[in-house]
Amino acid sequence: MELPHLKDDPYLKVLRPLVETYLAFWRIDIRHIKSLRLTPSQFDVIATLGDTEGMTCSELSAQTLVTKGTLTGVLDRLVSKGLIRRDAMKRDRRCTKISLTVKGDALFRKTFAAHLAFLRPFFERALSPEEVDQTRTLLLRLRDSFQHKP
Amino acid sequence: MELPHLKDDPYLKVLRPLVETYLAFWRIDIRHIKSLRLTPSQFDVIATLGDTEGMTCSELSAQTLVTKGTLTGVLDRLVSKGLIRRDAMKRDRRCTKISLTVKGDALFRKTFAAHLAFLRPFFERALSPEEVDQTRTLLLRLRDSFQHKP
DNA sequence: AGAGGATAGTCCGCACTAGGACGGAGATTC
DNA sequence: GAATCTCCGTCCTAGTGCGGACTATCCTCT
Repeated sequence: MELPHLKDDPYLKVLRPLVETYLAFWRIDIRHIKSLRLTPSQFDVIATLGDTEGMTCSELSAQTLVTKGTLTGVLDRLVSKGLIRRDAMKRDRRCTKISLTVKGDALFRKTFAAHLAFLRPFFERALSPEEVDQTRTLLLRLRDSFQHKP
Repeated sequence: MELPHLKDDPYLKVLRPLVETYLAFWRIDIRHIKSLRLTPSQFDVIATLGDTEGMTCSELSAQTLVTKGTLTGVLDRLVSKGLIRRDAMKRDRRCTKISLTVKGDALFRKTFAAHLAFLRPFFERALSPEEVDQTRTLLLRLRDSFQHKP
């Protein structure tokens, strides 16, 4: 996004690579997700619900990249695909428990491992194990810098 | 997005940091862009048009992250803000030349340098110059891996 | 108990996203 | 010169995405 003519700046020259790398990853990732006839948000929800007893909308939106406003619609579509269910909670009638249906769980089991196996080679062939550690460390430093106030 | 329980995998453990770092950057970036009363796509277009003689929709969508289908609407809104103009091209009547208006150029000049100056400290305080180079190299390797077929 | 405040999920308006369909317009081929 | 191919920008649909407004519910404090 944006960012021209600054390749020369000693610091900002990580900016483009960061954006481009993420985007390149994203394009690969989304291609695989689409082959499951899901959207990224839908996949995100299914993957988050997998191997859990279910959770509320708020918990779900905290653990995924889907905000609660958007979540309503995403869940509607997943319900109509028969992949998740909404159940009222006894204790707190404000909350709804979202969980995978049998069909949703089957999809999760079948595709999640496959998705990771699909992604793995891209990392494996680019970096050695030591470089993975290096990259991880450097990226986390950058992340923390962005997460704490200027 | 997605990606649970794989922190242990020696390769995939860069995945989360990559996603999180990009997202952390993105949240900072978007906050600053919003203060200009622009959306990310609109900023992308303005920044790309800045310091050029203008370009066609196709060129614009190739150089930004906005696809041509989306571009129509984005340009409509920028026209109604008085920041860009659409002119017919003599040579090829299929094309439209998109360029900044005087007002758009003024916005570009005023905000672009400020935007970079705003982002710079986040990088500067996270990484030393040598680390910047390292990070850049590692990210580019990863990017290339994602850009070439599995 | 009753008032206030916080929280849960839904709904809304506006903007964006990809991809595909469309009609108009150059370019190529015969 | 007509058929065809390809490109250009627009429009369409379905699905996000955000933030704010709204209702119902719970919780807390007096």
